[in-house]
Amino acid sequence: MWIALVDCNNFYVSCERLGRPSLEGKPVVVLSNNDGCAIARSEEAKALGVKMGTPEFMINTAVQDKIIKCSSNYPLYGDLSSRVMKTMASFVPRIEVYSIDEAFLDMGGMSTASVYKTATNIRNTVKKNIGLPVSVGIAKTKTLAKMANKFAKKHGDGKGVFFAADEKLVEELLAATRVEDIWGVGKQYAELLRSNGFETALDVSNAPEEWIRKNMTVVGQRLQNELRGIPSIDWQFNARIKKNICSSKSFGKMLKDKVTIQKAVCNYAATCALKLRKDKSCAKSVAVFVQTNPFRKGDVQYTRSIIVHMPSPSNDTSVIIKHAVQAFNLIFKQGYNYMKCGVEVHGLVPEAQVQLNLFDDSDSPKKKIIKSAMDKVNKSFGKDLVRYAMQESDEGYKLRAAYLSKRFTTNLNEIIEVNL
DNA sequence: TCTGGGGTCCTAGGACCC
DNA sequence: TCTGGGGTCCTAGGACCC
Repeated sequence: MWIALVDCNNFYVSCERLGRPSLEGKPVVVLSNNDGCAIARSEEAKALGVKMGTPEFMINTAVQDKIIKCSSNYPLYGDLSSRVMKTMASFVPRIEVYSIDEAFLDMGGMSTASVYKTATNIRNTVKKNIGLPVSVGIAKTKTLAKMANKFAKKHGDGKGVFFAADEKLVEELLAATRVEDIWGVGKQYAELLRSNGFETALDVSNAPEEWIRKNMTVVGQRLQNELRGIPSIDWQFNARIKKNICSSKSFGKMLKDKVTIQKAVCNYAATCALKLRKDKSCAKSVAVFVQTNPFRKGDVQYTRSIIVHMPSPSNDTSVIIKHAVQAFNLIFKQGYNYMKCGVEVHGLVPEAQVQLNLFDDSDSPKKKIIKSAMDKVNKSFGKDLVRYAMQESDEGYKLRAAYLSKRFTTNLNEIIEVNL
């Protein structure tokens, strides 16, 4: 059974180019929230030495003004992503959407010849119908398919497809992949592997099993199996059932003031509650964290988080806010330069199966009506027009987005104009 | 001046139970 | 010098992913 991993090339940059064809062939980077770091780069920007995750202000001054910067525009990327996924799904029996820009495709029992043909077909169709370039890697396991995908981009056949169709090709693939480029090997494991003499994926595949188990836990064991062609990572065809939901952001600037930070906590709590309702689930507990800026070496650092349990699972904005504020008050300390805070909700259970506490009225019919009315109004205005008293506006810690493109596929007011 | 946000999975160790 | 054993659940923290 073959697995294909299809991945959009420099996805966010490609999306920006779709709306602004003049960016084609130019060095482009897309910045994270707050215009903080480069999170997507065009090939030209990579060639200029812009690394993934580089803060905007640290991009080499020699190339600063050559580079075109875009703030991230998630409504646009989300919409294009779902179009790509839909297109790919029409070619295969089953698809697992792995992230906004990539998916694993179950190629089922296709013959070797038709696997290759289908892959090429998918690539051409996505390009033609949506306008985005994709690459395809095909192999027997997810880890090898990921690897094949990277290989396709680097040493591709010019068609952006690599098919590890036999043992010889798999070995070639493994030997060409450095340990740090294996899916599932991060900085720590890469260092560990290198310092023990393992340089390539082929070395890891051939490593003694006991050593892998002892030093890399069951995670390593699975990884080694995957490299050996034994599928060890399960498919997740249905949308994953979430276990946690989180809302957090860096402030646009350092904050000291408790009231301002508390407002942010309330807003993130409200966002979590909204996400819970969208997900049709309720949370058992609410966690809040605050942190200073570890990059400011001169500052005294403080990070803390705390979890409070709720009497019964809830997705009610007022209830989540109440507990978040409670938690916040337990950990907030005056006198630090805060950079970030966030709210997480844990222990998610389906809304339908929530056992109500006898004395809890958070889901009374009245409150339900209020909740859904608030969601409707806020959705139709595209922002939080209706809020609980404690939330207030986000003045004081607003995000920066200086280079924002238009939401030309999802908002009629921002549709592309063509001058004839 | 300015360093993302949202997730998952795993392990170790403590609390608690019978 | 000796201090039950086995199980579950929870939390904190680490590592990794896009």
